[in-house]
Amino acid sequence: MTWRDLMCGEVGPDHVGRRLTLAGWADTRRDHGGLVFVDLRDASGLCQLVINPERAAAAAEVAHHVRNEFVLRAEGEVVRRAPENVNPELPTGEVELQVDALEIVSPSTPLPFQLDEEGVDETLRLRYRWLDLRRERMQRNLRLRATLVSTIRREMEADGFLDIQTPILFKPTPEGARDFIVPSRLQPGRFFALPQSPQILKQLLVIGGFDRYYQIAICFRDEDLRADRVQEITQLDLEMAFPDREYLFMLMERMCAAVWREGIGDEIDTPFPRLTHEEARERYGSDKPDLRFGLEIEDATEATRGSQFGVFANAAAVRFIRVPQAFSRAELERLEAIAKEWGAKGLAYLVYAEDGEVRSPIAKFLSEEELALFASAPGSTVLFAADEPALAARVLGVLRLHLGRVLELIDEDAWRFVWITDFPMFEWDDELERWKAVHHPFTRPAPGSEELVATDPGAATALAYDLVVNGIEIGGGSFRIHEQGLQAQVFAALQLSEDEQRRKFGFLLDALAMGAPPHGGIAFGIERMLMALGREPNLRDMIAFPKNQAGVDPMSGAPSEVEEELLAELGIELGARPE
RNA sequence: GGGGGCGUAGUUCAGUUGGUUAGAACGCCGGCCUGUCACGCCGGAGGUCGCGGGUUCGAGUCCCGUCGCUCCCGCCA
Repeated sequence: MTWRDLMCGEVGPDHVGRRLTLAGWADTRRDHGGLVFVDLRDASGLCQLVINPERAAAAAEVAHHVRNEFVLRAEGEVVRRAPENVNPELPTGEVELQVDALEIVSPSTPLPFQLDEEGVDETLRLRYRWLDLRRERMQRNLRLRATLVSTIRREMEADGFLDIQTPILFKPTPEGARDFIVPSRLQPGRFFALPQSPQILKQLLVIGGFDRYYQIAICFRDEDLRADRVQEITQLDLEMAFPDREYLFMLMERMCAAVWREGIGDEIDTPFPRLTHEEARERYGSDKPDLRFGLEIEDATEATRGSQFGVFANAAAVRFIRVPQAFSRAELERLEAIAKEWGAKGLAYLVYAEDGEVRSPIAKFLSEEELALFASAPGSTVLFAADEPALAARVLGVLRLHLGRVLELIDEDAWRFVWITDFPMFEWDDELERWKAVHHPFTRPAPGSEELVATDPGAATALAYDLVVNGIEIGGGSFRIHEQGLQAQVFAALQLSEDEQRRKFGFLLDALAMGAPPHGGIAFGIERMLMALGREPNLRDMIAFPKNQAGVDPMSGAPSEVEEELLAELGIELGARPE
């Protein structure tokens, strides 16, 4: 700093008696007619200015005209406040600046919204983002983001990972999300795509001799948006040669521990527990389980095989959760509505009332043995899902999450990390009537699953893993295929003809045939990590200039139309808009 | 593509069973005020109740349509 001696938030008792110049925004003004107080705010915090007309008449005259968010420069002397005037709420509350000269550096029109108001319409906030960014919450979020990125870089570089940038203009990749397309002027009629991830490029970097790569990479996906999904995301992307899963997990756990410590000062427990994909589905009905509360799903398929209750006897799976609350009729109906939304045909239940009575339309069909299995404490309810295993798990998983929130079973201070491992290689796509890669087509089958790729794709397990914290998926990765033949088999299982394989992925297949070492890696969603870390429900609040749910930037108006001459140059003609 | 919620002053919201002049707080404008810190007090301006249509003697309120935002499902290898 040249002309400015200290930041507002740094002024303290040590500076009493010093003459200072401070600059910042008028956070609030309290005009007593004679005395005027102004809370001056800069990036570091607040400092109270006192303008006394007896000491500085000209400054007082200026002060009367100050309004919210004017930029001010104030010169004066740091004085200790009288004991009764100390503000314990303010870090600088023991002192204040006795102003001699005050200048309005830059005035402001009346604001479209108050900076200290919560719940302001998001469109308005985004339209005037420069104001929104001055709010304490956005300042905190973006500073947290910077801390996270620098911590990640430090951790990765400490282990010898090399930061290499990959192109933003690359080749459209089928098989994944919808691509953002960029027309090529020099090659009319041909298009680049913005990368959905540097996946293939990072594999090629390892094959190219950079045995430990990382990048803070921006990835683009042209899909519909959500509170936790935007089109333009930032990832920690990394890849290594001769990967070892234990080493990779340890490294990522260490990275997370550093990020949580540097970011918010929390110590997290490592190593993280692990669940296989199958366990996660069975016990929590989700592949990103929130482990901050119990309410685990239990299985009664065997025990009810010969049940007198036909629904149980005939179902492929009978699963249940024990909820620590005796629900009323109306509450059960609401829960049933949720279950039906997710495909259940109904919701069977056993209510164990406080008085010890069991209220249930199905109890009379159940045997002593069955009732003994489900028996729960007074003041609880057992909820059942009897259906195909996947559907039963999904329904109870949704109910579990819902009830965890509604009954406030979630420990809001907890950080529950968990690795999810052993994902399946493929899942059947009903619409396309073919197998789809659960992770991506370059994922390595687990030892013993290689044969299944061709013979029984649905049974093949992948060397893939996700990292989940508090029910938020923050990272995912896999070991990759480094053999040309195996890669071609996986492509074939995804019904890519040899011709398509060559056209779309020929360069990768060629690379795999020229001394490709085993390799693997992982990618972390930076904004997802920040959501978890900052306990923010909306990913857009972790981004400086996000687009809204319609994919529009209310500030600049992007995306916008372009000049026809430009389109002509690109050989593009606008036809009828698609419905 | 589908479903839910919301849309009233610059902002955040209230607005009864359909009823005569649509309110509050903050902000803004004017005035008073020398120890406040969300300063206080007095006064004032500010509204196409998203838009269009309908029902009605009468619509912010009811109905239909439409637009916008938001949350969710689909989708997101």
